[in-house]
Order: sequence, then structure tokens, then C-alpha cells
Amino acid sequence: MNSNRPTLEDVAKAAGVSRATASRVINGVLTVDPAMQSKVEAAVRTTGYVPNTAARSLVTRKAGAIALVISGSDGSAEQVLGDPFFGRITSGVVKSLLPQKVHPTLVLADSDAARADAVAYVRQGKADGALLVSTHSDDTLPGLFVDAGIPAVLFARPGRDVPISYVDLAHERGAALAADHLVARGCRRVATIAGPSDVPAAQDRLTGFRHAMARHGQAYVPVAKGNFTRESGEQAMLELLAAHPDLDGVFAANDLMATGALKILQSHHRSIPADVAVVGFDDSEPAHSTRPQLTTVAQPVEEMAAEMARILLTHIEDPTLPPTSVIFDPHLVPRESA
Amino acid sequence: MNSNRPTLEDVAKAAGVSRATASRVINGVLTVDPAMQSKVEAAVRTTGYVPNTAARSLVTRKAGAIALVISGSDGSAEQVLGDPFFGRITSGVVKSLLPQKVHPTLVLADSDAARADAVAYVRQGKADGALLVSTHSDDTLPGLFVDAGIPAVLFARPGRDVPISYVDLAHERGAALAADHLVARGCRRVATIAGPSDVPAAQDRLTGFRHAMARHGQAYVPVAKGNFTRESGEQAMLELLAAHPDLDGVFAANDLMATGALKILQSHHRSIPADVAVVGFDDSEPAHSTRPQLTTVAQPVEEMAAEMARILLTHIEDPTLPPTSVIFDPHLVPRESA
DNA sequence: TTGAAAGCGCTAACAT
DNA sequence: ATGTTAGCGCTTTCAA
Repeated sequence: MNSNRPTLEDVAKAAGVSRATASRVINGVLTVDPAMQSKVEAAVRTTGYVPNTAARSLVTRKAGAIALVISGSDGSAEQVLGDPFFGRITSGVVKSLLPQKVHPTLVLADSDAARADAVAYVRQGKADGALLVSTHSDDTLPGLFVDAGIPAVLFARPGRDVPISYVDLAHERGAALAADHLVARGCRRVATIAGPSDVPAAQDRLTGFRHAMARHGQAYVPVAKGNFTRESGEQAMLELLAAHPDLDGVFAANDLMATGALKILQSHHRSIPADVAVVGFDDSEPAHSTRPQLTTVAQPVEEMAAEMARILLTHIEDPTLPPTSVIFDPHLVPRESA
Repeated sequence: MNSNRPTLEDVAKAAGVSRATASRVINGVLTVDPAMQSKVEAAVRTTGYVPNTAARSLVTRKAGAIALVISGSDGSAEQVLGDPFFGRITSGVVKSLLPQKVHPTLVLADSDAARADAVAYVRQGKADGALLVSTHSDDTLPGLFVDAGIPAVLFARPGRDVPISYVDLAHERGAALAADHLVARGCRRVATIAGPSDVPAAQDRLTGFRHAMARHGQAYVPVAKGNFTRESGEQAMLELLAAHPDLDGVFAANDLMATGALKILQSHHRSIPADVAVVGFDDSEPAHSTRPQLTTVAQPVEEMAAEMARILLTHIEDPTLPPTSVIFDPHLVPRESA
């Protein structure tokens, strides 16, 4: 339709220079006479020239774009998108990419076919690298990207042993923060609601919590397992309460399960935090909505996401760089529940 | 680096045909001898060929990609990303685009410079069209895209009078649903917490609610204005309670404000819904987290987003199509608060 | 039905 | 410091 969009040729003609010089000015090459430079700049303005990315990519072999790949088991990616946690990742990524004017393309990879497509997407030259958001430890996606030789960075340590860069949280330390807080406020019979065992982060939180409680002298920590949903938190709390009616503190591996626990405790007439103190993990939206508001462990998601993007950019620039990892520290957000 | 990625030339050579024929097979042109066709397909497989998008785009003048532009006043886009509502939009868009193998690129446009960049992004040929998520009625973004002749579809009716396609919700009907429900459960002194006046949807909800209450005989509806945040909901509820301590029903223009209202009502020892019934809008995550759970008006966000993407695709295919609008119906989700 | 050849708009040697 | 020129990998007339 717009066959009359101005090309570099037009700009060059209008400025009375060669295409090469026009290109140099546009790409900020400094070895250009200031006079011609301003001539070209003027021509760009009058013609309304905008460089054609396809043509540029064809010769530079760079897309100037990256993919944000959401992995997950079949159909689960949709659920990931609905999670505010993902919004925070996106926000961090976008913000960090903004200055370089690169924008992330969202690619869902929640089936084997979709995972193959995601790799193909990058190999087509639509992106120079990929940001991988994957939770399950048996995810094959990181391996696919590594095998294809595509620059990629993971959000969270890879489940399988794959040579890939990643950012992550010191989950054990976060859990320890929760333990310390519960003990400090006087809790002596503490239990925990753990996340799924196929999520490394969940395992780390569990181990971290156990170790910290051991340091405080509580050798045994009752555990009930959930799957990060509110309902599973309720179920787990029910189990815990049945087995240990005298417990006085609970650490849930995420906020959603913590809200479930809260509901059960309240319906069993436990006063929070007087009878039972509750600590969650993530500092997500639900943590604010409960009454009492949830004391929780916060992770700097935006910063982590921004760092992830930064790492990817350096690896795109120099693909020979070895895999890097950056681990962030969590902090406790004391509110009302503990 | 990967100078040895196979090209169409390689495939043609391996199949013993011309580049043109190989291209035809790959693009599914039917006028090809079945024998050569399978030869080419085999060659594609053995060489591991993947078409280069840049080269293809250069000649076809299509990117095969679209932009998902998040607009907003300065810096507010970040906040939009954190909103689960946006996640649902994304999810709907992605799902609807999946079959066509096009993936949305996230572009933030929360400053004048960023808005100009967003337009430039498409004009560079990186996308064939744009999905615009914009809330404020004075947003200049839709106009910019229309002026640039770029196919674009809005989520929500444009504030300014711009000839552009959009999908939207029948907000007045949603508000009427809330009014009907409150009246049906016996509320007689009903107030509302409205959203910002520069958000058309907020205005529609307010008008819709007023009209419906008028139909039910309540001529005057006390209004306190918020800005869609929980805190503003608390503030508004405080005002309402001060002026009308005997109110027995509240409709908040979104769930977040409703949760704020809930908190205030509870701290003022109103039992929900016995003393005061509360209805929210959006059916978002916070609606589940409150105790009691929030009765709210739900919109089919994913469907709306999917339709928005579908419309964009048709307009990309035929740019001469006139602007289309599709309005969706909300429904009430009765839970515990009303 | 197939192949030859002409570009799409741009960058990057290379030569000047 | 500038211009000339040769492609980047692909689609698409145009002939055969």
C-alpha cells in the first residue's frame, strides 16, 4: 500500500550525497563531515524517513529484538500470564530494555509443538535471543535453546543441569528470614506448607526453612505439601491442624497458600497472629487483601527481570561469554499476620 | 557467527531444483509437481532449513508480527503491567494469535517520546499493525496510529473521537446488574465509589448505576470518587460513611476499590453483607482474596482481547475496511459480599 | 510446471 | 571523508 515510503536512496538524493553517507549519518558513524551530516539530518526530517528494519536485519544479521518465552506444561502458560508475578517480570524486562529501544515479543511455549516453534521463532531471525520464564524443573525448553546455540537467560535456576545463564532468588535465605521472624516473635511449634517438589524454588524454601528452624533448636518441622494454589493451602492447613492442633506458627511457600491457611485458621477460631503467626512468600497482591494483612518474604522481581534482560544483551553481543548467574536477596515485609 | 545457516539456495541445490521452485513448495503454492515437492520437503528436513524472516519481509513488505502497545500517562504503563487485568488481555491476545503463529511484541507508550517510538516501531516494518491498550480518554495514541495509517484496534472505546476499531464492554449494563442485585437483596440506601472521570469506562459505570437505581426508585445516589486503587477505595468509603452512616449497599467501580471499601466497613463494625452489601467490578484476583469474597461484575476479558486481535488481522489483510466495534456483555458473579 | 533474473532497502568492504 | 559496489536471502514477474 505504502509503496511511497521514503528509502535511504530518497534521503541521499534529497541531501545530495551518496547512500553510503546517508547510512553513516543515520547510524551515527562519526567520520562524517558536519556539513553533510546536517544536510542528511534535514533530508531525513523533510522526507519523513524511517529505516526499514527488514533490510537492515538482512545485512546485519541481527533482529534488534528479543523473545520473552513463557514455558510451562500443557496449557499452563495461560495461567502464568494471569499471574501478577509475570506482570512484574514483564515490567522489569520492558523497563530495562527501553533505553536500547528493543521490545520483547511474547512467545508461549506450553506444549512440545509450541516449544519447537519458540526455537524456530528465534532461528528465523525474529529475535537475537530469548528470555525464558519457566518453572517446572523437567522443562525441556532451556535445553532446546542451548542446543540451538541461541543466547538465552532463565528466570530461576534450571531444573535440569543445563549450561545456561540465569537469575534467581536466594530462596533458602528467604525461608530463613521467615523462620527467624517466627522464632523472634516467640513461636515454638512451627510448621510449614511447602510447594510442589518439581519446582526447585519450592524445594529451596523448604530446606532453607528447615535448616533455619534447626539452628533455632526446633529439630523437626511438620510439613504439608501444596501446589501453590489457595485451595491447596487450605487443604494443607487442615492437615497440619489435625496433626498438630497446638502449632503456633506457619510458613507457607507462597502467599496464595498462606491466604488459604489464614482462612482455615480463622474458621478454626485461631486468632492471627496471637494464637498462630503466619508468614507467606512473594509479597504478591493477595498479601494485601487478607485481614490481617500477610507478613511475607519479598523478592525484587523487577530488578531480577531487568538483570536477566541485561545479561541477555551482553550474551547477544558476545555469544562466547560463559553462562552467568546472579542471585538476589529477599527481604521480609512485616505486616499483621506475624 | 552462524554464517552456515542453510539458505533457500542450499535447499534448492540439495533438492536439485531452482530456488524459485523451492520457494514455491515452502510457501505452499499448489502448482508444483508432487515429485519435486517431496524432494524439496526432504531437502528442507535434511538441511534443517528455516526461512529468514528479514529477507522475506523485505520483499513481501509484511512483518507477520503485531505490536501490543500499552499506553498511559507518564510512567503509568508499568502499573498497567502489574495489573492482572492486563495479563488476561495478553492471554486472550496470545491465544487468538497462536494458530496464525504471530506473536505480539510488547511496546510501552507512557510518554510522548515513547508514543512516537511506538508509531515508529510499526513504521519501521517491525509490525503490520497494533493492538492498543489505553485507558485515559485524552490519550493521543489512537490518533497517532490513525494518522499514520497503521491498522490498529483499541481495547475500550477511544476517549477522543477517532475513527478506529475497538472492542469494549457494555459498562452501563454491568453497573445495572450490580444495582439490580443490590436492590433485589433489599438494599434501599445505596452509594457508589466511582472511578476517575477521565476514564470513559468509569463514567459509563457511574451513569449506568445511577440510571438503574433511578429505575428502582432511588433518585439520588451518593458518589465518592476514587482512582481505582485500594487506598482510594478506602478513602472514598470513609467519606461515604461519614456523610451517610446508614447506607446499606455500595457499588465500587472496580474490585480493588471494593476491597478498600470492605476493609473500612469492617473496621467500622459493619457486617458484610448483613449491614452493608458490597459489589465490585472486574472479577479480578482480589475479589477472591477478601473475606467475605466479593460479589462482582465480570467481563469476558480474554474473549474481548481475542476478538480485538481477530479484528486487527482482518484489517491488516484489508486496510480499506471501515472501523469496527464489538461490544461484550458483562455478567454478575454472586459471591459472599452481596 | 519450472527456471532465470530482477530487485526489496540496507550496510560494509573497498577504493578513492 | 566520501562514493561505488557487492551482496544479505527471499519472492515474484517473466519466459520458456
